[in-house]
Amino acid sequence: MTDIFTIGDAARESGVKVPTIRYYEEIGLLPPPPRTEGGRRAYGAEDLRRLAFIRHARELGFEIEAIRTLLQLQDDPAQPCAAADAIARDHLVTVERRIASLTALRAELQRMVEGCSHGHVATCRVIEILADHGACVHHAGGRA
Amino acid sequence: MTDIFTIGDAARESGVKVPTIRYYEEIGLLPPPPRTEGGRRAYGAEDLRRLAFIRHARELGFEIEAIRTLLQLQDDPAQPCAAADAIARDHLVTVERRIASLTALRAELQRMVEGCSHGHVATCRVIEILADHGACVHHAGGRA
DNA sequence: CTTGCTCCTCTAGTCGCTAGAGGAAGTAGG
DNA sequence: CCTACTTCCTCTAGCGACTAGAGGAGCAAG
Repeated sequence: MTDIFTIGDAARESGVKVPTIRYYEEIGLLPPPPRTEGGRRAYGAEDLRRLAFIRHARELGFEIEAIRTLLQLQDDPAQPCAAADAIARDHLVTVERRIASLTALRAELQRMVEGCSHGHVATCRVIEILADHGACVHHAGGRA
Repeated sequence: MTDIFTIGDAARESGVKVPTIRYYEEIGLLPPPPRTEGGRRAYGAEDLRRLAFIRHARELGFEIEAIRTLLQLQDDPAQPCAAADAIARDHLVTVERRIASLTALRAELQRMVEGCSHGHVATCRVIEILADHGACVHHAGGRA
């Protein structure tokens, strides 16, 4: 129950790399754990849970600052969850926009590679479309 | 025909910001233009075309190194366009992976916000799913 | 006791910009 | 011609979220 874990164990368990764990500690996302006599970090089960939470949230594309807020919410379960809900909703909107933008982009790239004459650059559709924004369907921009 | 443009003109024409143009020069994506007596950059029409090419390619999500290669290809229209085709194809694959990953993520986020009880954090679906990767449908990872 | 792994701290680099300081040059109006 | 304003110049530092490497210490197995 009160097992302790080295930073390497924690990395293996959580899937977060060792330097990244230290980085999370540095920016205050993960509390500094106690140290062994030799000065090594000694994590407990709670730290592993927190790391897993962070990792999962990062996988889902949440920014560090959003995760910081979510972790604070998690630490106080009596709070109303409106804030967490808002963060998730916000992120959902971002993700939807990103999908729309990438889908338009995919169409453009498909047009490019399908139109490629496999000849010389002078007649290459890829280069041509890149050179001439007018020939492009994309237009509906947004970060990819 | 042989109009000259200040860096500000170039920025307005191309939609690339002034410091970004200087940055592109610094990293060798845009050739250093001649200068006026007063030491200001004096661009020509060809530079504007190059900038538009870069901007469009960036909008489409190509990395700087890919654009560097594409520009070299464009500079020599006699070359076979296989390389340009390969870059576009590669990028298409990346984009498709990203779309797939984001689509899975969207489903996950929708599940989160729909399941939110709008009560307290203790019963919040958002927090719960983030804390427990097992409760997650996502799994098929990849960078968002 | 030595080999080899993991751990420690620290600094610097990645990518593609963006922001700001501090100063010179160009332009429009009086 | 003088002033005010804008644009330009160079330079350095910062962003987010890590990643890489140097140089050294601890620790477990053979």
